[in-house]
Amino acid sequence: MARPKSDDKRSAIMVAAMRVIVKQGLSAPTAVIAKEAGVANGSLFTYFPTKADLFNQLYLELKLGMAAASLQEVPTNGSLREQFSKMWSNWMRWAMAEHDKRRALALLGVSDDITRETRMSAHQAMVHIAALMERSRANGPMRDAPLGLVGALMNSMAEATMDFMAQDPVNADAHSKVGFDALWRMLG
Amino acid sequence: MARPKSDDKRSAIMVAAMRVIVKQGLSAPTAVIAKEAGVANGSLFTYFPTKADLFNQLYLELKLGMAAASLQEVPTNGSLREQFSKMWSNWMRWAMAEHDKRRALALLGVSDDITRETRMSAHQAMVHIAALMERSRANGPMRDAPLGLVGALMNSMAEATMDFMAQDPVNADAHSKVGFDALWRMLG
Amino acid sequence: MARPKSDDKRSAIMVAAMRVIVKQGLSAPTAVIAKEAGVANGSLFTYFPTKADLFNQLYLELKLGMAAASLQEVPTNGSLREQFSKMWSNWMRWAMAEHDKRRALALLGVSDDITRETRMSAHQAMVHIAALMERSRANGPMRDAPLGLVGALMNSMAEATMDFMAQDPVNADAHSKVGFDALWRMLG
Amino acid sequence: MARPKSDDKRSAIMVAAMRVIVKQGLSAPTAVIAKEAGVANGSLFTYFPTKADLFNQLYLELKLGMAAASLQEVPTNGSLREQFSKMWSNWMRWAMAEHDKRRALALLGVSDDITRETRMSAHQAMVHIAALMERSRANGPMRDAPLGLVGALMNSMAEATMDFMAQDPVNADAHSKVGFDALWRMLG
DNA sequence: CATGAATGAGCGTTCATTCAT
DNA sequence: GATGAATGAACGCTCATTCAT
Repeated sequence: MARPKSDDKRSAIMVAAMRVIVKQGLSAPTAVIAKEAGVANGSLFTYFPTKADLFNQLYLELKLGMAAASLQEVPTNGSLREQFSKMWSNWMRWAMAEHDKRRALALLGVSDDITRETRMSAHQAMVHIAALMERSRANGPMRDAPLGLVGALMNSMAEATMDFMAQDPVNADAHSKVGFDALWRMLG
Repeated sequence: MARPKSDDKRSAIMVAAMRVIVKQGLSAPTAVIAKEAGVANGSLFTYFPTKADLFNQLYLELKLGMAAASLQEVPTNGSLREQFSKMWSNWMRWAMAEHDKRRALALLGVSDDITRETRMSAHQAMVHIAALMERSRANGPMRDAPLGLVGALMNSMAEATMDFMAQDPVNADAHSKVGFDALWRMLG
Repeated sequence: MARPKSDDKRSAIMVAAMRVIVKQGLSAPTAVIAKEAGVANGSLFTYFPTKADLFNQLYLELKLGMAAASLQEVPTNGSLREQFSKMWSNWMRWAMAEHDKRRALALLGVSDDITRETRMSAHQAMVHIAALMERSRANGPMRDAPLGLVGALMNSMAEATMDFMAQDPVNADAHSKVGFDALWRMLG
Repeated sequence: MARPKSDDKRSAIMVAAMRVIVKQGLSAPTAVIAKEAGVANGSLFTYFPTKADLFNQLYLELKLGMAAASLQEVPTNGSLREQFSKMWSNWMRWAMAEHDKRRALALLGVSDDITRETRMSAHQAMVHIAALMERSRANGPMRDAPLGLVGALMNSMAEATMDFMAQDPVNADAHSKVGFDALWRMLG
C-alpha cells in the first residue's frame, strides 16, 4: 500500500488543493494549498513529489468518487431505462452536492499536468457506467457507432447539463430531466 | 505618420500566439509568442496592452472564424435538416482543417483571462447558428426546454464529436455523421 | 546660437518636463513628457539627445530663472540689509508663485543625472546673490568662515523656509520674515 | 522551527542596501542588493515584502541610529549651550564616521517610496533633539516662531554643514564649529 | 524635421522545489 | 518526519532610444 506517512495529512492536502483550485485556479501556489491544509510549505512535498503529482492523484480520486456516487443504489433488476435514469440522477445530484469537487475536476481535466496514464486510470473507474451505456445503445440507432464516441457524447451532455443546473439551481431537477431525456432520445 | 501599426504584424502575433498556445499551453511566455511572430519582445505590447488582451482578442477572432466557416454556403431554401446538416458538416470540417485553431480555442475557453464581455461578444457571433438550432427544435420534444440548455447540449456534442474525429481522422466523416444523427435525434 | 529647430517645441518640452516631474517624479517616462508637450515620442530626442540632457538643461534654466527673479528690483542704493531683504523676499515670492518650478528644481537637484558641470554653471547664476551675501557677512562673525559654507547655510535656510511656507501658505509672509531674520542673525 | 529567519541576514540585506544605494542610487536593482548581501535574489523578499518596504525600514533604522548617536553622552547637568553643543558635535561626528549612512539617508529622504508613516516614526526618534532645540530658543528671538520652522531651519543647517565637512574633511572640526556657532546665533 | 512603431535590456516579484534545523 | 527559510529561474511589462516612413 503506497500510503506512507500520515493519511490524515495526505487527505487534508487533497481537500485543500480542491478548495484552493476552485477559488484560485490551477495556478494556485503550493504554498497556499499547504496553508489551507494546515501543514507547512515543504510538507506538501513529502506527500506528493511534485505539484503535478498532487494534481494527478486529486483528479483520480475525484473521478473515482464521482463514479462511485453515480452508481449508488442503481437497481440491478429494474429496466435498463430505470437503471440508466437512476445513474444519471445520481450523477447530477453529486454534481450539485459536490459543486467544488466538480469544478475542480473540470479544471483538472483540461490541465496539461494530468498525464495520459491518469486519464486512463480514471477511465477505468467509469467501466460500470460505460457498460450501462453500452447496453442502452445496443439495440438502438447507435449500435454501430464507436463506443468511445458514444461515451464521449454522453459525457459531454452530462457536463453541459451539470453546468446549466449549476447556473440555475432552482430548476435543477427539471434541467436534469431534460438532459436525461435528450440523452435517451439520442441513444434510442 | 511614421511606420503605421501593421495589420500584418498584428495578425502574425495572433497566429503565433495560437500556435504557441497549442504547443505550450496558456502559460506560454509572451517572449516565445513574440519570437514565433518574428517581432521583438516589447513589440507584442504595442499591439496588445497585456497578455490577457491578446488572449481575449484571439479568442474572439477564432470564434468568429469558426462561426463564419460554419455558415458558409448553408442553403437558405433547403429543408431545415439540410441547412442544419450543412452547418454541422462545415463546423466539423473547420475543426479538422483548423485543428490548431480549435485546440487554442478550447484552451482559451477555459482561461480565467477571457472576460465576460469577450464571451458575450463571441456568443453574438453564434446567433445564426443558434437561430438554426432554435428552429430545429421548435416542434420537437425539446420545444419547452430552456434554449440555453439546448444550445449547451448541442455545443458539447459538437465538441465531443470533433475531439473524436481528431483522434481518428481516417473515419472523420463517419464520426461526423454519427454526431449529427445523434444531435438530430435528440432534437427531435 | 545653439538653438536649432523650433524654439517653441524646445521650450514646450521643457515646460512639460517640469510639470510631469512634479506630478510623477524623475522617473516619469519621456513618452509622458512628450505627450504633455504635444510632440511625438521621438521628437523629444531631436531636441535633447538624452533624457539626462533634458534634465540638465531644465535644471539650469530653472535655476537661472530663480536667480533672475531673486534679483529683480533690488535697490542698488539702499542699505545692505534692505538689498538683502528685498532679494530674500523676491526669492520667497518666486518660490510661492512658481511652486512647480521649485518642486522640480528640488527633485532635479538630488538627481544623479545632473552633472557637476551643470551644477557649476548653475552656481554661476548665483554670483550676484553670493556677492550680496559676501558683503553681508564681511564684517560679522562669519567673516572668516569659508564662503562656500556660508552660502550653503544660506541656501539651506532658504529651502527650509520655502518648504515651510508651502505647507502653510496662509502665513507665508510671516514665515518668510522669520527665515530672513534668522539668516540675518546668523550673518550678524 | 526550521531555519529561523536570521537577524544576521536581515541586517546584511540592510547594510547591503545602504551601500548599494550610495553607489548606484535608489534605482539600484534588488538583485544587486541581494548579491551584495550574499543572499539569493528571492531571499530578499522573505525579509522584506517589497523593495519599498526595505527602503522604509532602512530609512527608519538609519534615522534612529543617527538620533541615538547624536544624544550619546549629552550632559544632563551642563548648560543648555553645552548640551546642545555636545549634541551637535555628536551629530556631525556621526555624519563623518558614517558617511555612507548619511548619503543613503539623504537619498531615501527624498524618495517617494518612504511613506508618511515612516517619516512620522522617524520624527518620533528626534523628539529629544527637538526638545533641546525647543529649550534653546525659548527665551530668544525665535520664541514666537513656529516650532516646525525652527526645527526645519536647524535641520537644514546641520545638513549643509555636514555636506561641507564631507567635501573638506581635513577641516571638518572647524566647519562643525562654524555651523554650530551660526545655529546658536540664529537661536539667539 | 516629425512621427510613432520597433527594439531589447532590464526590473520587481513569484513560486516550485530543496535543504538546514 | 515536520518545518519554513533559501534558492534562482522565469515572467509580464516598461521605457530610453533608434529608425523607417
